[in-house]
Amino acid sequence: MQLDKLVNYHKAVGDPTRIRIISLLKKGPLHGQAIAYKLGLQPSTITHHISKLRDVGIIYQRRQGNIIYFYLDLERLEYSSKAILRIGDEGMKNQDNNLQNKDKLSIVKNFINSDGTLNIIPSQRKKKNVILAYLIRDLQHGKTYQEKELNEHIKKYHEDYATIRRELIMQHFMYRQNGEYELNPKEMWPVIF
Amino acid sequence: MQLDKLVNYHKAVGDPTRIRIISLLKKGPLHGQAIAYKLGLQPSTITHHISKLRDVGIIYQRRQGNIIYFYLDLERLEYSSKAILRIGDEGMKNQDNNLQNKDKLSIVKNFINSDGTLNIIPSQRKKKNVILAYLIRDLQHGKTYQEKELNEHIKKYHEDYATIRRELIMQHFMYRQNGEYELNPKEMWPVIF
DNA sequence: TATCTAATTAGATGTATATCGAATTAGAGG
DNA sequence: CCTCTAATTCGATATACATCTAATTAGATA
Repeated sequence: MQLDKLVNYHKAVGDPTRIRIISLLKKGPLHGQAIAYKLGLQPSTITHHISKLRDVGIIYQRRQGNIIYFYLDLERLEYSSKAILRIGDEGMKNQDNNLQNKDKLSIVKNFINSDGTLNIIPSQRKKKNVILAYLIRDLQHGKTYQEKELNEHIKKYHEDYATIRRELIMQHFMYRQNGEYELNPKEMWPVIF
Repeated sequence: MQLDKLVNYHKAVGDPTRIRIISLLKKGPLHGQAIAYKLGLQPSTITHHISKLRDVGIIYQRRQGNIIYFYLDLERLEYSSKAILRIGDEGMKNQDNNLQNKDKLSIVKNFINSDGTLNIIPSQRKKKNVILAYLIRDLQHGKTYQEKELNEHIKKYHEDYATIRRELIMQHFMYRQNGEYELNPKEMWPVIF
């Protein structure tokens, strides 16, 4: 299930009138006029709400003679309500703004010379972040680095270690405490390499 | 009332930005600036969304030095998301507009004379409906009544049978077809006696 | 076909809210 | 006490939407 479906379901249920309709229909099917009366609203308003609930699949209808009865689909309701708990488990991989791996690799190829050093620091934010992630790819999580130590590491790639060190902090790849540097958890990074 | 809690939870989750925040936080805590960056939004916007999610209890926060980390409360999320499935099972009894039995009885006592006739037709809608439900309490579902027959039935309670007969239709207790009258299913009634 | 009623659509209106930029607050650390 | 930055608040704006009334459609039945 993707983002829009999740949003639409929760938007649909996130209205007092529609929750009252759900509550009524849980006791059994009803037709539009009956719902309108019970809630003190106009039939057209009920149509409006019913169509929202039907759009997200938790209500279906069946005609009996001149009257259309509306039914609550409890299975669909259960499925939809629990979908938010499964978010991120599977699929939904492209909805954060991480880049595809091949895009990252081509950025690295463009900015890293054949001898492994950094040509220029990218000015575009996205590309800059990919390069920063690349530069620190073999630093260790949980380990603290002295400023000198970190400078030496960066200098292997580029002479302007001060700019790069500052960028690593500003882009939340690293955290500075008492002059010591440490990697932030990857969850904080704008890009993971 | 329970209704508002349900509405607020679904309203809170029913927004693409907030679902993306939930998705991010499911992988681990993040601070405001990181979220803002990842979603391409301003920090003030994140504050806005975080506070909505916190209001419904699915996010909490912990300060670490200068930075506040936001955590997703998965237990609360699970509890809240499933609440809609329990609607009507217990509690939430006052949210449809049915009255308590004792209230109905006291209304009947006020308007029905000691000889069993109706004193005056209530003008308040709720009371009027209770009385109407009382008057037809021994008519049979599925049976059709001729107009004369229905008039006679009503006259046992009150002389102004025309007004009451008209009200029975207007309030959806009964249905008229070709001059014949029939009870509507109880699900249509505004009040059941 | 003509008629009846439930349901829907269309248009209008008022309220809610997502977002931003600017100003302010809160707390950590010198 | 002073400074710095993350977080929040405030005011403005633009969009979304719940509800109504009036008009129209859909379907059953005579």
